[in-house]
Amino acid sequence: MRFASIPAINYPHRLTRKLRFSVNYSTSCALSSVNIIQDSNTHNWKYLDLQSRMQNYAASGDLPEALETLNFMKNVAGKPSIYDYNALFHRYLSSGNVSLEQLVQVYIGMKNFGPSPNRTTFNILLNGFLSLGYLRDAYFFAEEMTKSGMNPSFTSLSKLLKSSMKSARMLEEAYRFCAKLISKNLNFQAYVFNPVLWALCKCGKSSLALQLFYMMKKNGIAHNVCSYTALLYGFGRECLWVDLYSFLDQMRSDGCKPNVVTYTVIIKFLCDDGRIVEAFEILKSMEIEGCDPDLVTYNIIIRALCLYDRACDVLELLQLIHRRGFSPDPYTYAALAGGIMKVGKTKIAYELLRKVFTRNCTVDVVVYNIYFHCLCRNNRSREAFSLLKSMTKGGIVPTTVSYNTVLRGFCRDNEIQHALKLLECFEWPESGPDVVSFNTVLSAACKLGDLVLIQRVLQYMECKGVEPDVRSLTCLVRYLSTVGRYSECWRLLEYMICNGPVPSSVTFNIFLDKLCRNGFTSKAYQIFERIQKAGLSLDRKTYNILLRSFLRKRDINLVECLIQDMYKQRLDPDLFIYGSKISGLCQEGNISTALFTRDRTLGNGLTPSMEMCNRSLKTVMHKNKHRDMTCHGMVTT
DNA sequence: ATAGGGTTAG
Repeated sequence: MRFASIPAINYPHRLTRKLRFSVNYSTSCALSSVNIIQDSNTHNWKYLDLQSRMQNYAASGDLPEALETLNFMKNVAGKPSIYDYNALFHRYLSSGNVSLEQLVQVYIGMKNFGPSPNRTTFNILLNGFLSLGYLRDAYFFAEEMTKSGMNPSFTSLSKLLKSSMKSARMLEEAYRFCAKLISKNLNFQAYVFNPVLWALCKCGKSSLALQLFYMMKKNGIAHNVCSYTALLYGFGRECLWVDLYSFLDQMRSDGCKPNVVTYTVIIKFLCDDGRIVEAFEILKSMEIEGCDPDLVTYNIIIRALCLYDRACDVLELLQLIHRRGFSPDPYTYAALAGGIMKVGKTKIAYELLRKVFTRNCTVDVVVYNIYFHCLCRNNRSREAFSLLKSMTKGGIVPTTVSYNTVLRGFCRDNEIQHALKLLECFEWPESGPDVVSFNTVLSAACKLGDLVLIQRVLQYMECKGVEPDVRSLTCLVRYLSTVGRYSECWRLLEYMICNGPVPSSVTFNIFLDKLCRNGFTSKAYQIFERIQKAGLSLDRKTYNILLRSFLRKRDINLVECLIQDMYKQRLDPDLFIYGSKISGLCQEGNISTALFTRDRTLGNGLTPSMEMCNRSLKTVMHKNKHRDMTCHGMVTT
């Protein structure tokens, strides 16, 4: 139950009035002010008895009985004390049967009539709600605690913040709470808030992290390498290279020396963004500074080299790693095999992994997963499946990813019925089947256009309580547009725009592509304009889909218009578009514009598709023999 | 006393 759903919390007076009848707080308060401890044995014995009875009631989840027992204690001077209340909360919260509303009533009663909650009270409440997974309520008590001039203990705070990292909404709550604590100038050090900085940076909120970073700095919290590294991670992840480099400068001028983790983070994101040269520059500069790269650093570079198909460099790097005294670990194998798989060299990946397995190298579940992927790509899904079933004997437990990979293998082999049967009958790990499992089979069913199968997957998904996401609905968009049910498809898209999950550029592209390919070019353009107006995500591919279509229709005005628009959005047309445009211009005999376009292609850093240019030029040359010279110049320069 | 690497679906 959520706090917000309890209207009473907004009306504490109404609550307390009710409370006065059930537990006589005012009397208990008056008694506690009489500071005489009646030390008679009977009283003491009675009190101890009440105490244990009260705690038993609380532990069994019977709060009303526990409160009534607590109420009897008021016959003993100074009782019930704050310790009794704390014990009550502690027992009750772990009873497994907690009524939030009743508990809050007790809390409000304490605030109004005593005994006042102390540090322990708050920590018990905080930890109790955290264990129950009621984060919002934990924050409520954390706020209450700071309002009462107390700070959560370091452990409670860390636990609270750590639990908040799982969802975006709670992360922002954590941010707000940290900001509040920081502004109060409490004596927390950087390491308390660094996890929040990291969590913000890991989910693409580096600007928010930066605000927190400066807030900390302004309030005298000294940053350490870890704080700076978090921000560099955030900037790298979001490809904010200008910010990243200037922040690195700032870090150095603040007297904080980047370490191997800092540099590794930068190298990773440079590699991910295709900036291999810069990544190697960072590698060089760290070696100059005497900050030695470790296996993590090298593994990242190995993967990047595989992704860019630079096998020779990989070999050299592997030798270097060996010379520096490192031995490959499961991450190395995964980087190698995963990278090789991504560039489509499944045979090489297969040979490599076979060696890894036959030589008894240390592997883990991810290496297995890549091996499964590899086997499936080589039409050996059944072999993958039997290995999946036997791998546990080797002490490695398959994950949902393992199952999903094999599932995908069966779908690839067009054994959809088999895949569906496995989806329903697998002994899934705790986390499965997940949305990926369903999307795997759903995608195959949609590509086949098999409505019965689609419905069966969706039904089973609902039965398992797995919510469809953008990808699931994108599959349905593919199905609807493949079978030509465009208006229904558009209705689905409109539904998604209004209610979520918001369609991605991939979703739109599938729809627009189908429209264009079936001749509904102007309809596609209309929809494109509406998407654009709504500020939803479109990408390079969207433009290229429309451009191809308009090029076919020879609508040069719209082509020019779209290309201009792309430049404004800092998107590059793909080579096909350039080639087609040049070829179209050539065919019209407009060679000077063709040349201009060709030069701009070069200026954009795109390797011009000379093949395509040449092909169109050949055609043109036959048509316009008198322009031979100009055309020849274009082919060779 | 906080931090960095590899795998699946549109």
